[in-house]
Amino acid sequence: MTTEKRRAPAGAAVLRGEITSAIRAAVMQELAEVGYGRLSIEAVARRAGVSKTAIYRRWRSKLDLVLDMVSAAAGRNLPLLDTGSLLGDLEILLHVMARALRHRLASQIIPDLLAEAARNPQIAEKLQAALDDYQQTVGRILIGRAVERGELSPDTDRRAAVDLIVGPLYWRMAISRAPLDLDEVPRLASAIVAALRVACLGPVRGEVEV
Amino acid sequence: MTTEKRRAPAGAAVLRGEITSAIRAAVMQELAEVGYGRLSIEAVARRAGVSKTAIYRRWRSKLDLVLDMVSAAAGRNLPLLDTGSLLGDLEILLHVMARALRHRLASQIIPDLLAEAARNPQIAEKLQAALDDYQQTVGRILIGRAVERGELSPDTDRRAAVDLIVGPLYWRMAISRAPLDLDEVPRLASAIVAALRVACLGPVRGEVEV
DNA sequence: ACACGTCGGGACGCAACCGTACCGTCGTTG
DNA sequence: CAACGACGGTACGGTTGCGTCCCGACGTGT
Repeated sequence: MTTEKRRAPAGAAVLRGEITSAIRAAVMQELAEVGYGRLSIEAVARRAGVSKTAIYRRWRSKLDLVLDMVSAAAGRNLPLLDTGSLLGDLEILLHVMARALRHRLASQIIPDLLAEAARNPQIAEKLQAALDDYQQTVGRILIGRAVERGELSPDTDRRAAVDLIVGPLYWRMAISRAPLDLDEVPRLASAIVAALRVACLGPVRGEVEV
Repeated sequence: MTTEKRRAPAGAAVLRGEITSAIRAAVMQELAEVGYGRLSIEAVARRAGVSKTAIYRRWRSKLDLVLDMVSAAAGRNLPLLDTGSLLGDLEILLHVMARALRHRLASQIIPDLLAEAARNPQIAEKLQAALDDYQQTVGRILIGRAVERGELSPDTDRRAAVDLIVGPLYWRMAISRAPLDLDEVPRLASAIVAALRVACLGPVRGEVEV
């Protein structure tokens, strides 16, 4: 089944890793600067100091290229170590998110790709996979632990919980783009804990005892 | 100072409103379909059934065109009527937001423009103005009222409060794009109220009584 | 009734980018 | 050490979009 006649590429006939890296870096830069919509192979090649052919040899198209980058980036998952309390876990998670979103590249590329996902099924699929994975991790690990500890009700809606956890910080850093002092994270974390406690109680009016 | 010699345009020599509307609608459609980055005047003209000249007569450039649309859309502000309680006000606000983000056009265009704002100063300015206005309205009116009623501490951080209010719903509907039943809004509202109550207390560890 | 002046539309030159074909180069393999 | 074969780069035709110019059409004001 495998091709026997051809011998494996060797010597000069093997992809040079340095060039591949240069392309990857250039794609990130270009993606941040002009967005996916206006991303052009020529510009990437220019910026990387590389010929277009070098790019087309590695990826079939612009879409392939970006999808590959997304997969690579989505691969590195958060460890989400256990601190013993929901509040502690949350603080760590938010810190990691905040540090990630502080980088210009990340805070420009992520919203752009998310917006693009709304109209490009392939990107949406890859991105949703990464997102779902992330959300499930957060939901299962973080919320799951809290439920085991008795900090949250077992019938907490995981999806709603994720919204409460991720939403405010994402809005602040990626949409509103207002500066966020890392000192504010603990306060945000405790606010979210309060919200999570209430979220599982259902739409109650008036005050409820805890 | 004003030009006296020329008489005002009249008759056939006046912009036809129907065509202007057609262009506006086409821009929205196109913006949702391909995004700002790939928005082309030619495509807009094609979709509107209009010549390019008709567009250039009205707006100087693509940027002008979109900026004008943003201004127009940002003009219509939320009434934010007073229900007598923070929870009630919140429910209304979230309902309005949810209904707005349910529209395909809105949920595609808004994230796209927000992402574009990260790299286009002109769009950023216009959008930030609208956003700041919105956030200030929410902050002042909604939070301000709650403070007056004694529902929240006077030294509540308005900006952090807005993050907590807007973030979760925006994340859910515009980013995660998971379906949201309007029935879930009250629960979300009460969760946010709980978060707001805690947010002004500072980074407290351990449990606090409610 | 006529002249005015902007209307909308088609055509044009220019620039950018796509994807491919072809070129000489170079390290390994037999 | 010679030949292999993919390497990276340049050049090319085709496509798309920008912004402008010129055209006949047309409704109002004199």
